Parts: sequence; C-alpha cells; structure tokens
Amino acid sequence: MTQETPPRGENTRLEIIRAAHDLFVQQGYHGTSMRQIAQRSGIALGSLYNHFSSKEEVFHQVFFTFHPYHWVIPALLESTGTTVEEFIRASVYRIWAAMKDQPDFLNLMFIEIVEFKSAHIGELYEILMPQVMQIIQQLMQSSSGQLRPIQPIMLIRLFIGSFLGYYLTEAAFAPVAPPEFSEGAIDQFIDVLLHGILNPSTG
Amino acid sequence: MTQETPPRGENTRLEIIRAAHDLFVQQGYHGTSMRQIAQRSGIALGSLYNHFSSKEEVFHQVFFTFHPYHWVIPALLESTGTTVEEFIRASVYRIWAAMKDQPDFLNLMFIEIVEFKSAHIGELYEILMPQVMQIIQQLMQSSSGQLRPIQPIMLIRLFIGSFLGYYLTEAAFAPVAPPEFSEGAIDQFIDVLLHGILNPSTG
DNA sequence: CCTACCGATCGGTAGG
DNA sequence: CCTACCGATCGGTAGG
Repeated sequence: MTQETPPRGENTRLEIIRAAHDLFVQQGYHGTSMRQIAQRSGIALGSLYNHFSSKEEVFHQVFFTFHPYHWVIPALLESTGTTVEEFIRASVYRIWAAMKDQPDFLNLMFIEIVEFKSAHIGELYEILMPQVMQIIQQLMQSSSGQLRPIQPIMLIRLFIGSFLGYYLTEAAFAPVAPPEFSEGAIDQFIDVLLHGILNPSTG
Repeated sequence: MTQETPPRGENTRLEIIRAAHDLFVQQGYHGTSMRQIAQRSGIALGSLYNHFSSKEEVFHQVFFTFHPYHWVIPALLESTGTTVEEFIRASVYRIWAAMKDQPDFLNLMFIEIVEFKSAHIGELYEILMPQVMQIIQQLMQSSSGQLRPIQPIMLIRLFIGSFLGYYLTEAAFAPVAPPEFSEGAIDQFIDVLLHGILNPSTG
C-alpha cells in the first residue's frame, strides 16, 4: 500500500525542485530567493523547510535530479554502429535530440563551478565515471585500430569537451552571430572531433 | 600636463575593478556585495559610487577590462608558422601561456551568461569579430588547401569551442579526476582539433 | 502546511 | 572620500 502510492509530499517536493531549477538557471543561485521558489511552487515560504533543510540542499537536489547524465548514459548504451564513426555519430545525435528539452543544462554547471566552487563535483564524478568508463572501454575494445592511440579517460574528456565547446559557443554567441555561425554546427563539431580541421591529403 | 599624469582617481578606479574581479570570479555577481568590494579596495562603501554609478556598471567594466581578448588577439597576431598546423600550434601555446596568469577567466563568462543573460555579449561581439575575422581570413588565404572546406566563422567557433572545452573540463573535473585526465591534455586537444580522434589509415 | 516574525545584510544615498 | 542612514529583502524559524 505504501509501496504503490508515492509518499505524501513527494509531489510537492518534485514541484519545488522543478520551480527551483527554472529559477536557478535563469537567475543563478544567489540571484534566486527562497521566497521566489515558494511562490512558483505555490506554497508558503515556511513550508519549503518541511522538504529541504536549507537553500543549499535545494540546489543539491536540483543539480543531481536535472543533471544530463540521467539521459546521456542511456543514450550511449542504446547507440549502435558497425564502426567507431557510426557509433559516435549515432551517440551525438541521440544526446543532441534529448538535449533540446533542456537547453539550459549548462547553467547548472556554471552555478556549480562559480557559486559553489565545484562542491558537488566529487559526488558527481563517483556516480558518473564507472558507467562512462565501461562504455568507453567497450568502444575501444571493439574499435580495433580505428581510433588513434588515446587514453580512455582522455577520450571521454575530448568527447565531453567537444560537447561543451559546442553548447558554450552556442549559448554565448549564437544570439548575436550571423546564421552561418549556427547552421550545421553540430555536424561540423562531430566532423572535427572525428577527422580534425586539416585536409589529410596535404601535410 | 593633464595628458602626462593619469587623471585623479584612476588608480582607485583600477584597484576597485581589480578587487571586484577577484570577488566576482570567486563568488559570482549576486554572491558579492558592494561592501566586500569596498573593503578589498580599501575605501568606504559610499566612495564606490564616485567611480561607478551602480553595481552593474562595476561588472560591465570588470568584464571588458579583464576579458582575455586583450591578450589573445596580440598572441594570434604575433604567431607565425610555415604551415597551418605550425601556426595553430604556436597560437595555442601563446594563448595557453598567457592564460596561466588568469585561470579564472571562464568564470566571468559564466556570470555573464547566467546572471546577466548575456547582456554584454553583443558589445563584445562588435569589438571582437572584425579583428578575429581578419586574422582567420589571412590564415585561410595562405593555407592553400591545407584546411578542409570550413566557413571562416565556423573555423573561429571550432577554435574557441576547443579552447572552452579544454578549460571547462579542466575546471570541472581536474580536481577530482586522476592525473591521466590532465597530463598532456592541451596537446591532445590540439591534435584532435587538427587531426581528429580517428586513425586515418582505416575507414 | 501557513502566518508572522527574527536579526542580518543588501544596493544605494544624503550630507558634509 | 567618509559617516550614517534609508527602505527592501534576505535565509531561516517559532508556534500553531
């Protein structure tokens, strides 16, 4: 009985972290007040503290509930491809498609780095790295020389770095740059990750 | 006479924006108070408003005074190389060496995007893009087929994106990741930007 | 889950 | 350039 119905207050808790997420990514952590979170959640200020012991704990739960790894990892696990190139292209498109529902995800990372001085990154790393390392090692075993010799962890970093580079330039400059800045950009980033900017026929 | 001596208060103004810069990158914009800025500058709170009309104007001047383009552009102009690969490697190393003096520069960009919703990016773009486009077009004219066919503005985006990907992964994960995550990372990012992760001898 | 409140601190200003 | 102050708002809590 208690197993089938969600615990009392669970819906309220989820509404609070959803409201807090929206406000944090739009205004930052210190730019958002507990009163704003309460108002958007439709409850009184004091009631927030029945679900969260402090404002910091609200961010903690927002950060881990809305972190993209929840759907990035499944997207990677479901991707297939007979070559490394096909696998990576399929993975990026899956991640990219899922990302459209949460375009502001980078802002959470910025808040974490600047306003929290990366206080939660250790916990995130412990959750993430085992899963990601497993995926990447399977990829490298089945790649049989298709990849240049690069350490597994560096390959992860390059992959994440490419994604972040794409999203950060999009977030920062796409609103003011001409259309050529954004047209086909995701494919260009994939091409460069795979093949680089240099023409292989020269040099 | 007034031309040779700096205007009265100019030193104070510079001390204020230096103090504000340090506090902003460590705590964010809303996490930093005008009282903290005053204290670190060694003047009274009220005196700040003789130099800046508001807290927002303090950030505006911090953002444009400390933006990396001030030394990135010269670094690019002074770089040489007989091939595109040599030129890019030389450029990255120059920028990277200069970056060591200002490791927190990304935080200013994060504050700009999250807490100011990119309010100053248009102004930054107008300053930056003409200079960068000139550099990149010279590079493409003298490259004669060394580069794969990529639009100039996309080449800029890929270059900046690669840098941001490197710095963002470093800022976020280097403190908790093993040494292999950081060792030789800058060279790996350059190699991938130039040649990609795939082995050209296959596929 | 709400009302009403706490002390502390905020950005900014008057007046000198 | 400083002192002393303004109203507003902050995170958090008591008490019911």
